[in-house]
Amino acid sequence: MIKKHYKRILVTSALTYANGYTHLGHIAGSILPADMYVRYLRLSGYDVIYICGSDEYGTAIEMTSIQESKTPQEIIDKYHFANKLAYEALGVSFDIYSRTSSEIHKKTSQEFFKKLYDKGLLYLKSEKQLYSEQEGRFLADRFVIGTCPHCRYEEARGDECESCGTTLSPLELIDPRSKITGDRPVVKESSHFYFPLSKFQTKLEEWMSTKSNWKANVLNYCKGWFKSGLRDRAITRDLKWGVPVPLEDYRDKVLYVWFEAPIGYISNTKEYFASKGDTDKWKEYWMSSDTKLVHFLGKDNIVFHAIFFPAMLMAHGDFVLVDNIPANEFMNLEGSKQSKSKGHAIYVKDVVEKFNPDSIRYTIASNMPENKDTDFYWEDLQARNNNELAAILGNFVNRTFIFSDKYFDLMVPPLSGEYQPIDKEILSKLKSYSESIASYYENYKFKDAVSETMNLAREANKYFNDTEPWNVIKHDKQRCGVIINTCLQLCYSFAILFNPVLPFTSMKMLKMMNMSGSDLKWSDAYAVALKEDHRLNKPEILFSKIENEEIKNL
RNA sequence: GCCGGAGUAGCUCAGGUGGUUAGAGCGUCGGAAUCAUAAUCCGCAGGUCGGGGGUUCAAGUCCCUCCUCCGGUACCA
Repeated sequence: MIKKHYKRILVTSALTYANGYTHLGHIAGSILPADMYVRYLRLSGYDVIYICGSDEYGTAIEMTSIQESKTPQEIIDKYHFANKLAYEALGVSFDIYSRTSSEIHKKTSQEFFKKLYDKGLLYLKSEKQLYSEQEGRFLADRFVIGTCPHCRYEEARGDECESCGTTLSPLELIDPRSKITGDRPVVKESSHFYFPLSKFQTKLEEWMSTKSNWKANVLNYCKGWFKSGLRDRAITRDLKWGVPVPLEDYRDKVLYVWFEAPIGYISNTKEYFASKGDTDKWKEYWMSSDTKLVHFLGKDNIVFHAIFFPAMLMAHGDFVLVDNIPANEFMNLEGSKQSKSKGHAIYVKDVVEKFNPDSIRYTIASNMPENKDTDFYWEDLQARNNNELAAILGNFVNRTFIFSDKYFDLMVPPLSGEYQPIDKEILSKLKSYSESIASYYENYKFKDAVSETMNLAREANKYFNDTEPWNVIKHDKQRCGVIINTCLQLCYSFAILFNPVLPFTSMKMLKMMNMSGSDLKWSDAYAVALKEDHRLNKPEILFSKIENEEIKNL
């Protein structure tokens, strides 16, 4: 059980960077586990909100806009709305999916900065940087290329030489030039505000030492950073595209994306409650110690959520710190990593047009990269859909409904007479499975949760086989009624237990059962929820088979 | 280079603090059943756990070393 002292749960998925279409890697890493988690929590009656959005500022978007000859605003509009729609099509149940280009975010992140500034925590430091006079901008390290001073590789990046692996500074490069325009930059001084991360190391380590339930990879990763000593970090940039620094003398600078973006979780929470007409309610979620804050994300941004953002919040002082970071590894595609630039990725917007979104969700959840990188295979989608969703779950619901139609006129048959041991056994399994599945969800074990749920569907099929209603109907209709009643209760349970991973199918099943989907409760999964003589609707096929031709050439 | 993670049946993956014959699903093969989208249920076979070395009565699990892959490496996010 979730610890009692938490009154509400605040769940975030890593903001999606709005310079590309969201792909299955994002879903597997930070979106689907969070969505399943919040769907489970809602069913169990917890007070939970689920926050996400687009991350829309920073160097990379400015560069994309130059490359595509568009304005940054055009870039983020294109991807923000496309990704928002894609998530909806996949059934992701954000309470809000907003954007960091919003006014409310600008205000919130500026206030955050100002508070740290007023507390005297920030300091200015001047540094030499490369400046392109042609482009009128300072160049970010990785947007400078030049010759590596160690191995003479001519295309080395300003932050690292990909040829010899040496960590570089752009000023070390021989013959540096802008990656975008090829312009030869000049060295120029610029001052930036620094966040004193080093001062927070002890506090962070103490805080993290209480997090023994965190995943080992997250804790070890942070220990590595602590071991080498945290360094202060520049939190402003010389960019045009970003949240302006809220100080008169520094209007030409913007806040560093990784300072401002996580504040987006707060801004979006504000926006959510403001839209509901309750302007101050966000404070309950962000400023009460009885809020459980959970960040879902991929391994690539552990450091920002486990170290940098918590340090910012500590510095600010008013906010709750994260309770857990169930970071996932990556989901690759057919053996190699997904990459936008190489065109090797499955975009959500494309895949939801071709296949049942629940089949996609189920396939990803079943192979979620909880412990190590995993691979998505089209053949796996086909196999999961055909052999599990259609053959086990779909078939059980179908055979139950067809039978109810044929022999009981689509009415829930009465429970006349006593349950036999075999009935009691499946009903008690229903309870124990519901509990173990719940425990898996609460402990972020989504793969286990899903496979356990499917195992229960296998048990249901076994019950149907073992009780042989097709034989019993010939000589004992009352007994057969008890069996089919039980099977129908199981169908209702599946609508609840599968809801976190198969939300669309869950609703379809409830419609077939002529039951409301608005007040589903986890605990009803092991109650006798369907009344005798309750009228059912005509059955529909839940999952159609995916044929070989459909996954060829994908 | 440095820090962290991973390498387990044909395939995809599980395997706190070392301990009986290393697990699951899929696939394969065999059987039962025929209400059901030829859908179900039962069973057999199949790995010595990336390579090498070590500690131990006992190692997939701890230590050393090597190889391969992934993430981070503080101005990409």
